[in-house]
Amino acid sequence: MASRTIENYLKQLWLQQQESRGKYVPMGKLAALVGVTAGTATTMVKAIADSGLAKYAPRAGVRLTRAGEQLALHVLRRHRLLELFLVEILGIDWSDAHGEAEELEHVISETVLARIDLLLGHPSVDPHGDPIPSSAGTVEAPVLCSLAELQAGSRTAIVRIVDQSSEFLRFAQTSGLVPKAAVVIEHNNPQAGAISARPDGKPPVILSMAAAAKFLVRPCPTAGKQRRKRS
Amino acid sequence: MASRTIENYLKQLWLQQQESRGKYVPMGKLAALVGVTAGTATTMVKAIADSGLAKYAPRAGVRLTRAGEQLALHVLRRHRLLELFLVEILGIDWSDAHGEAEELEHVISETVLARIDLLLGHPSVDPHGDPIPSSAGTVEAPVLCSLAELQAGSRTAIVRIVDQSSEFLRFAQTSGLVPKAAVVIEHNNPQAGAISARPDGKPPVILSMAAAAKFLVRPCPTAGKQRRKRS
DNA sequence: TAGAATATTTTGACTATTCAAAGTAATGAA
DNA sequence: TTCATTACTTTGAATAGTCAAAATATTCTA
Ligand SMILES: [Mn+2]
Ligand SMILES: [Mn+2]
Ligand SMILES: [Mn+2]
Ligand SMILES: [Mn+2]
Repeated sequence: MASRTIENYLKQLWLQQQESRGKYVPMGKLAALVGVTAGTATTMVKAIADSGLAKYAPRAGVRLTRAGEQLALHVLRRHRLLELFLVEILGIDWSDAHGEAEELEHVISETVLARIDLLLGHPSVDPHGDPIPSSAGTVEAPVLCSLAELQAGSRTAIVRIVDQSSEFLRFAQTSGLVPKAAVVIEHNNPQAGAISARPDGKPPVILSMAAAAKFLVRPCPTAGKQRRKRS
Repeated sequence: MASRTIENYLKQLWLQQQESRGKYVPMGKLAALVGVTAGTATTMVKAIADSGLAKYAPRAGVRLTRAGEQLALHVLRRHRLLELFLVEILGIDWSDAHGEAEELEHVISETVLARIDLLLGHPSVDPHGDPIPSSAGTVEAPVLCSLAELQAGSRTAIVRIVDQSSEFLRFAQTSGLVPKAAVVIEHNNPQAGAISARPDGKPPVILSMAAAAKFLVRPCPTAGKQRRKRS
């Protein structure tokens, strides 16, 4: 099928399209995500477009076709199931799982994947709280708010971590701000530009708004202004 | 380090050298094992030799250097640990494990491998009874005799299966002739060119001498000529 | 020992992926 | 609107692996 190189391009494209709500992804952005020069990205994207997996608009960007999306979601499913497997079954560190899965996602067979899925009990989210696409190639993307949006005194639970760099994940872990952790917001004064959040059984953690925004939570008691993405 | 292509060449070379007791491996043989044309093998072997992993003698063959052997053994360790892991932990079919491991062996990290090794309890043999090289790069190669060499009435246990094609392994499995299985030789008349072996709790199996020779056993009551390995 | 058969090596060509550098278009500040 | 900056595309070259076919060397056979 698709080479591992192309699988990586497709996956990054899909992720980026989520961020930018389906907009054409500019070459420079894609190149940076995949880790190649812009010229290389242009060349590859043209090849990918020729095989019908994406639409390429010169000087505007790329966008996945339905077929490209499907393929990307299968790669993403492998990636996220593997991450969970590495953490849950093998005891690999949370912050290392991503890098390991980045390689494994291209060589695992359907058979092995099915076994992993079974062993994990058909999980719906990975260790970072990211949803695992179904084997049919669908994902649900629940709209969540972040820790930054909660008022002092509110109580909620971490659902998902947006920044998945090793360093940030290590910080999140030692702070106790991991998916499923219950948290109480102790202070949140917009003027201060920082909040204090206390995970159950842990000391409170001080977070800048920027850092707080990286933790998505549920429920999101700031009912009123439920932000919704355009659909 | 070495590319997956080169890892495959090295591993096949090592395995073949075991067969041929350290002799130079001819190009044609290596090419067939790796699955490329002879010309390709020649080209690759010259590159491998240039990097000091093998000695290449034109028109005679190739042989691994110490460095090449070490690398090969690390690949083999990954391969065999993965096979056992796939069978024991993921419940992958015995006869499929090899093919899966063939890919995974090139992308698994030291960290993940260590975790697998631990989870399996530092095993010494893979599902086919093949010894797993140590992380230091050593293997013991016990000298075993085969089912074909036992006299009628002897009782022994299968240790290792030499033919690892999917078809043969499936046959071995359904017959009950798997590593650790206890077996009684019911008939072995050299003139007949075939034997009858009965695994514990299973019906007897008829095997040609060629097929019987693919099952290595221990103990090997044909005492007399117990060859021992140098230590 | 002279072919014939076989094994190996060489050569030329091709694919996939990449980069550096040069060329081109789009953007935006003055 | 005019240039400078920035983003993107093209071009030319490189690397790793591979094959097919031609050229050689070896080994067998008669
Ligand atoms: Mn990847
Ligand atoms: Mn993840
Ligand atoms: Mn392999
Ligand atoms: Mn094996």
